[in-house]
Amino acid sequence: MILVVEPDGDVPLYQQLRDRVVEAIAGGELRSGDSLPATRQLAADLGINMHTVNKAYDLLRREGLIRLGRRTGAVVIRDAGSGPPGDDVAGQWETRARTLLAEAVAKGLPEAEIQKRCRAILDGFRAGSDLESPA
Amino acid sequence: MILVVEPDGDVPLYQQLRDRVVEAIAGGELRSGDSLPATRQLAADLGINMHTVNKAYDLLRREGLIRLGRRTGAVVIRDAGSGPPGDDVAGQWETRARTLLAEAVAKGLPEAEIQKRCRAILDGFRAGSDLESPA
DNA sequence: GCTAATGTTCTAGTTGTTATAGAGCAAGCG
DNA sequence: CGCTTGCTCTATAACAACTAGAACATTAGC
Repeated sequence: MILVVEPDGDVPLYQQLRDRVVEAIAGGELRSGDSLPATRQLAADLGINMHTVNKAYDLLRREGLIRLGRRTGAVVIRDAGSGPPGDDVAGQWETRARTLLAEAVAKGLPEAEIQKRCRAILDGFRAGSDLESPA
Repeated sequence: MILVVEPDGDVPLYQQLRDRVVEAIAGGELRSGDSLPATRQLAADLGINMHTVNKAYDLLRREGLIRLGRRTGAVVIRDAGSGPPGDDVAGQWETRARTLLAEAVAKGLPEAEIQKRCRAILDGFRAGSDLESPA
């Protein structure tokens, strides 16, 4: 599990960190029960502040993806294999998806290519999960 | 063309404004050649500051979706019917799409439902375009 | 029970973003 | 010309982002 962030990017560090963890969960690199690095440890590895890591972990906790324990550290409690999501998770997600898809359409990406790229991304996630869980 | 923004939301006003215009272009409510309200006018209508509208318009201009003229105002220059997008537009878009799709997967939305919702959104855009351009 | 590791909370300061406000300049159409 | 409109400038207040240091609370492991 290698995390990389860009300090000079236009996306806040804590958001980048959160995004990388979410992508790792989707891709199967992180599964329910896996532990994340300790806040101080990860902050030292990335050369950033402990509080920034703390904020990213807190985001993930509020999204229901990890559990934070005093001594146990951060542990993944939800992955693609977990049950269905909570009530309005799908609805809120769709609202954001609409904006992103609208941008692609407005800028002239053909609908067929948009669908193709979405499918390719999803296939990539599933391929990762299958690789690391050859049930 | 009715624009609505939420002053107390967690998304910045200028970003909301930009998103609404992008969605309107994707949905066919705004087409290449259509004019947007003047900055002072729209600001007054929405009860927000002129500079906030200005920032949204500047974003759209830098994205290549509208043209800004001294006397002509803001005019849409790109829609779903325009040619293919610039060079790395698709690549940058896919990066953001990966993060959004990863979130849906990680939170347990079945891949089939994700695809279904994406398709429904895209169909909604196309339906709007067809309605208002019954070529 | 003690220890050490870990999340949690607190204060504090710096920098950048968001939004407001007012004033004025510059271009271009009629 | 003159009016509308985009555009720029300065300024201010509030909030977000990041860093920094310190201390507290819990708990697994010894």
